[in-house]
Amino acid sequence: MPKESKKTETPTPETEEEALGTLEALSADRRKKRDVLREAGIDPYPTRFDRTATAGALHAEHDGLDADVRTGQIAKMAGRLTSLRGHGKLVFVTLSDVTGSIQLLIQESNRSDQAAKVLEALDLGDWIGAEGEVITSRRGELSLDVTELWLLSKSLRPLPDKWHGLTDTDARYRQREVDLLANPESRKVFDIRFKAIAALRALMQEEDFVEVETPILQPQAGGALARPFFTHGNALDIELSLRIAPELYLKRLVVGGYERVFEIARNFRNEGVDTRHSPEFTALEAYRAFGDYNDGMDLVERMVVEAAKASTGKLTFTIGERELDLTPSWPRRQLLDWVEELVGQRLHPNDPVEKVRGVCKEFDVDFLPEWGSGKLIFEIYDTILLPTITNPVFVCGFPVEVSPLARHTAEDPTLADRFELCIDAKEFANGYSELNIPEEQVERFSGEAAAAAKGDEEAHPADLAFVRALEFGLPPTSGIGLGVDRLIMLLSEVEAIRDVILFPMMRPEATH
RNA sequence: GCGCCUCUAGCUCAAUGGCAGAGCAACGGACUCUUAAUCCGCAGGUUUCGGGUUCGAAUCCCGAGGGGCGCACCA
Repeated sequence: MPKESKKTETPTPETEEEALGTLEALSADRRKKRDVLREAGIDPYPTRFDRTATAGALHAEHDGLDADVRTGQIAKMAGRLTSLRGHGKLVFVTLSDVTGSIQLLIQESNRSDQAAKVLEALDLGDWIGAEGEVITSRRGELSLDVTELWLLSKSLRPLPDKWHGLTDTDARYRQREVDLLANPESRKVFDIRFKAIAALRALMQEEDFVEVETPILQPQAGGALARPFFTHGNALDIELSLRIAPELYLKRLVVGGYERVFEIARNFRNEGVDTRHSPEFTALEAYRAFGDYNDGMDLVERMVVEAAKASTGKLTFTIGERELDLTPSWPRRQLLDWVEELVGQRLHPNDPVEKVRGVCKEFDVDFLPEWGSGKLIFEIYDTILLPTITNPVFVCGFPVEVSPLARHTAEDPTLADRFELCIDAKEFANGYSELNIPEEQVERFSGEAAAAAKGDEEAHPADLAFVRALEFGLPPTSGIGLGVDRLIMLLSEVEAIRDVILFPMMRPEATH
């Protein structure tokens, strides 16, 4: 037989013995243990298990007991076997469930015959069920004195190192399930994530916002300035974009009479991947009739503070070397005032473009020739002002030129009633008094079309269905968008957006 | 897209041009209070892949692939 073709065959018993310790052998060994149970008439994949207690509940009830105490309470528990320490006739096992972990104490003198057989077949990582009396060990650890033991499902693959866990970032992202079961810190990040999102929902409901769902597949992606993903709809034979923001549809719902709506929206932007950007990310957008952008700031501040308290119980965070304090209330500063402090002269969207370009050159801010003064000022904000920000601050009053969907201020038609919430040198939220004057919206879209004609790939496309909706009347409305992933990064004190996304976008795997 | 770094046993890491190693996990054994248990024994490798230089390559060179970081774009 040619040597090359041997690889693809399933391993024969001989090769298993030869290669004891390889992945195939480790897996074969676990399979064999499972099959031994089957032969003994024990089902290694029972269809259900009725547990009577969780680790968390038992700890809550019994922590603080003296050592060597028997409670008389019988509990049935289920979870993953995460540690096993044998002492001959006595075996200690750590069983981990969703609430925490508890020690199983398995004594030869107390366990059933079936429990003995199951114990013999166990490996790290197996799902198990156990029944026994709740006791404390001689060292005082709360334990189950096991009489019955069940295998609930076998892990046919070995777990990562119990002490170091899984550190390879590639493997952690691609096999998040392994990351979660092996690395408690990783699990903690996602616990924070989903608690924070639940808290945001609760707050929005308390404020009488209705949670809605708007299209992800859209004939034309709008509501933000970004490059979309495209796909094809077979039924209608049309090109579709994945949404870059839910904004336009949410405002149409306000036109329709939903005075307070929000959506926790997965958005898709066909752009770069780095520590703070993911092509697929989550934003919470909310729209409230009869409010303006000041109401938006109030709301955002409450959202972030509530999410922080609910998920972590604190308001101060350490990311790398940076200390951040979210204690309200946060300063609200005018963009133009702040820029003036930084560059030493007053800039305004009405200024001749040459003047603003001069400042850009002086401060090494890159720009494109087609940009107007408003966009240039925004760029100065983005590249030299934003990086100086640590604690939360609302930056207010952005140029209309970079805010095609926002109302201009009462005093100045070149500035928008718009804010951005900045924390730790990143934009966390954006909000404004919504532009609700149809003719003006049409004008803004024309301006964007002109930019697109000059080659701006991220110009906002004119959305005539949206304009038609505005013609039915959008009440004065306050809109906000909060970057949920970035909020979670802050709350869980991690530096990479991929650490807060369960399954971040990766190149397909070559092998499994 | 460009630059830099990285890839060794299932996992975590050594070996800097000279016999591919350790810890954990596994396997065999001892042990009724451990908790990164301990002790004895045993096994586990196409050093990501493909070329090249060399008496000799995990190591140096070229190319490919995966991943990370920085820049650019963006929130």
